[in-house]
Amino acid sequence: MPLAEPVPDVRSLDLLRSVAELGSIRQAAISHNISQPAASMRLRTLELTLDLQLLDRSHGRAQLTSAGVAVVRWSEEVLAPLRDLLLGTQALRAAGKTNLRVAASMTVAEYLIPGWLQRLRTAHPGLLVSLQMGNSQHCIEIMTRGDADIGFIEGSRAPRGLSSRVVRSDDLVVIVAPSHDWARRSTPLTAKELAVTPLVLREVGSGTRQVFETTMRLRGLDVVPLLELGSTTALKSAVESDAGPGILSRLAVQSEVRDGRLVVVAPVDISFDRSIRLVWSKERPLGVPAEQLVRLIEESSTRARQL
Amino acid sequence: MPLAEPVPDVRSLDLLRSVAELGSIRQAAISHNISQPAASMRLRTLELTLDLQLLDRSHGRAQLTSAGVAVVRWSEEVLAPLRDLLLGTQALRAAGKTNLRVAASMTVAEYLIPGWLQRLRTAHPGLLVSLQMGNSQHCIEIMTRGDADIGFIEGSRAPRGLSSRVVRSDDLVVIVAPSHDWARRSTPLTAKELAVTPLVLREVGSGTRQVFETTMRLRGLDVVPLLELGSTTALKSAVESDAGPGILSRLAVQSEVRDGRLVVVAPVDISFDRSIRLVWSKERPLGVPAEQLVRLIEESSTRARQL
DNA sequence: CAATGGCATAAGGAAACCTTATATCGGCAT
DNA sequence: ATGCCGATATAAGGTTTCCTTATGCCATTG
Repeated sequence: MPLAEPVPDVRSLDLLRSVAELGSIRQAAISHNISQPAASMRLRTLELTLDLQLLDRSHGRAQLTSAGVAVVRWSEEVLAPLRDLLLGTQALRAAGKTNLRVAASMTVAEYLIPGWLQRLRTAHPGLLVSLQMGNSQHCIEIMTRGDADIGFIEGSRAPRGLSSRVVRSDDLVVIVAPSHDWARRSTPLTAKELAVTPLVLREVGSGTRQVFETTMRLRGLDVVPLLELGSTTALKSAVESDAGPGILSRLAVQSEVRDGRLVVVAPVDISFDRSIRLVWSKERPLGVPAEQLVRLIEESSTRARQL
Repeated sequence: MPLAEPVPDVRSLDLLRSVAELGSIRQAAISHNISQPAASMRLRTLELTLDLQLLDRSHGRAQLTSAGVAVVRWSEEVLAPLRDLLLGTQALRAAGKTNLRVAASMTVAEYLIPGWLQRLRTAHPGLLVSLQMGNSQHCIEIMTRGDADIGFIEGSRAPRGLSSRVVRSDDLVVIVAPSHDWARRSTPLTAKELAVTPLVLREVGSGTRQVFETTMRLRGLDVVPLLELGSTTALKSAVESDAGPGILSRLAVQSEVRDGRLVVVAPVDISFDRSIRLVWSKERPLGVPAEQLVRLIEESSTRARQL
């Protein structure tokens, strides 16, 4: 469903954030390279759009109201992923003249690359990264051709002809709405039960569906679809509104699980591994930029395991 | 720091998302209540802005390229918090004629209210919520006056004259950059060590600073500021660039911790409680809408404890 | 080969936005 | 109290952006 109108301009939200940071409209205008009246007008438009008083101008300098503070905090949750998007698209654009060429599978590119890029940027500002995406097979071909310095793919098995190492664990999980029976069940979920319950699944042909079906079939178990959806988001929405239990990558649901919109139900006797594997050439050693990225990834995954 | 220009329009990102969902520009245009050429032009502008080919128009219907898919996924991370912001501001605006009046402290309003509102909307679409914000003391006054049906404040002690119950745990945590020594320390952190280390702190007068100092002083320990910052974000940035260890609410750092930008170091012999407490009138029982919100909160917090 | 659904282009007009110049207002020091 | 200074609002003018309707082209489909 499209956003509810009217939608505030993100640059105005960013400007408001700068006002909060710098303490005056004037300074905020300067930092955004626009004139002071332009900034003043943008903020006024923002207040009109949201129908809220965000700034108190009655004491010389502009002062944020409590509504203003709240909007700034909420805006930061919007602006951070927007920065990630900008970094990601920049990497997609940068075909040549980069110090580090990365090939990544879709899932990795979606959920992990933006965070890595952002931290890489703060840790090593000079580094220019280019990104190529595709499915895991495609990434392996890119690596074999030598068209990328480093790659990230999903899969429990190492590809032949390339060095590889698991850098991050991931797996498919069963998710339900908090109101679903399974969210409060006392007996553990079994693979057999999963086989006889109609499930909300990704479409046939997707990597997620394939891993799930293959693993189940290996155990001689069937899969009964309740709904087949073409996108991760659509699937999450369906499960949130309690259509039934769904299957998705743990990476894809981590934020919803964190704030309680979705609940993970762990089956006791089956698991669906989709670990993330770092891939590099057997002939050439990793370059310095690649090493820096790897170190960064390992720092965070080490901690993630301990939490 | 302001966003890197050029910034794509969020409504265009939302439109692209609809194209992915509905399979054609035309349908997406209809769902956004604009003409098909307007949609076509917006998407073209988006492609120009990002300098990426997002759609393949060479086969009749528009088909997303791999870059297009990636942009859609990244956009969803932007659009979800933007929806939260819209819901939040809507609640701030809705002064009268609502079924549920909520009073919340700043921290609760920032980090918890948007998620609750979104889930409330899907679970009970008819419910109109209004929100009043302030510090915990202010919220208690609002509740005492009967100007709100239900309130959320921070603090380990129950306010007098009102019924209350802890619905969510929160506490202050010590955070460091992943590259900081403490992220890999083998010996546990002690309160005494915390007292002699210069720390990145919120400014004097903030709730965070107050809880931290009071708890430390009760143990006869001092606090040495290395940097004093006026916003949560500024503090996080400083700690991320390894200025030193910082002190913040766990709620405020959860997303950064999750993706490894920050690391929590748990002191072994001290804790800084800031639990979230539900508050209601002793005279009037909770109404039906308030009960629905409470049930929703307890569903998610139950699960959060188990994870 | 005709029909259909989908997308792009064109033209015209409305709305949004930015810049420079100027007025107003609050705070602060003398 | 008064005058100065920094900050913000208002005004005017011009450019750019964006939308809608009308129309043409193209691919797929039966």
